[in-house]
Amino acid sequence: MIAKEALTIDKAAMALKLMGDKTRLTMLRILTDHDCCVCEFVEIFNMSQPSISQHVRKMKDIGMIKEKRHGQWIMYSLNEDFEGYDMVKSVLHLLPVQDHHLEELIQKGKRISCD
Amino acid sequence: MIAKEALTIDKAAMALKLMGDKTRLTMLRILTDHDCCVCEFVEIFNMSQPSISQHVRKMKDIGMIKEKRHGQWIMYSLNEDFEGYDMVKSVLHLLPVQDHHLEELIQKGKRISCD
DNA sequence: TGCGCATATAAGCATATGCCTATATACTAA
DNA sequence: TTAGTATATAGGCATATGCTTATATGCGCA
Repeated sequence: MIAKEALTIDKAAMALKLMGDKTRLTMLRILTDHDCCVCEFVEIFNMSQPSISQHVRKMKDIGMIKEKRHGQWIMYSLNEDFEGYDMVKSVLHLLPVQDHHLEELIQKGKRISCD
Repeated sequence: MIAKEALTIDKAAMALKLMGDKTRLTMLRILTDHDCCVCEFVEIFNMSQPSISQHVRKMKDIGMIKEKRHGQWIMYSLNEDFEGYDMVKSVLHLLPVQDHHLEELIQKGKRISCD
C-alpha cells in the first residue's frame, strides 16, 4: 500500500487560483452533480459565450475538468484523474448545492441532455 | 443539533482566491503548525517586508488569520473562528508539511519565540 | 527623550485577469 | 453544399494583483 503523493504547493495554488473566481467556483459546484455544456453555462450565468469558454478552457488546461463531445455539444465534467481532485472535491462538498440553476434551465427548456 | 450553515460561494471564492497564491498558500501551510511573525516570513520567502505585510494583511482583512502582539513582534496564526476555517484546514491538510522552512530559520538563529 | 527594530502604509509599475465584440471552426441537418 | 447552432480563438480594454522603494508608525530600552 503506497501512500498517495501529497499535492505540491505549486499545483495546489494553481488549482485554488482557478477556484477563487465566483463564476468558475459555481461552475465547479454545478459540475459536482451534473455535466454541463458551454451553452448551458451561458444561460445560467447570463454572460457572453466567449467569457464562459475562457473560464472552461482555463479549468480544462490544468486538467481540472474534462470534455466529451456529443454531436454538436461538448459536455464538461469534473476530471477524477486530476491530481488535485481530492482537494477540489473536499472544497466543493462544503458549498451549497446549485441545483436551482439546473431547474431554471429545465424550466426554460434549455437543459441539454445527452443520453 | 443544528447543521452548520454552508459557506456561501462568494465567501468561499474570496478565501480560495487568497489561497491561490503560492506565497500565501505556503504561509498558511506553515501557520497550520507554527505561529509566525512578518519578519520570519521575510526570511523564509526572501521577499521585501512590505510584500509580506501586504500578503498578511489580505488574509487578516477577511479574517482568515489573526494577530497577537508580543512586545515588538506581531505573531500571526490561523483563525479558527473564520467562517471558512473548515475549508482552509481541509485544503492545508492535503499539502506537504513545510517544517524545513522553520528549521532553516532556527539554523540561521532567526526564529522568534514568544512564550 | 531618542535610537533601533518590527510592522504598516503610500505610491508607482509591470503583468495578469476577466470581460467584451468580432471572427473562425466544428458539427448537424436539410 | 448551405444554413443554423455550438464552441473556440483573437484582440482590445479596464481593473486587479504582486512586487518594489520610500516613508510613517509602534514598541522596547538605554
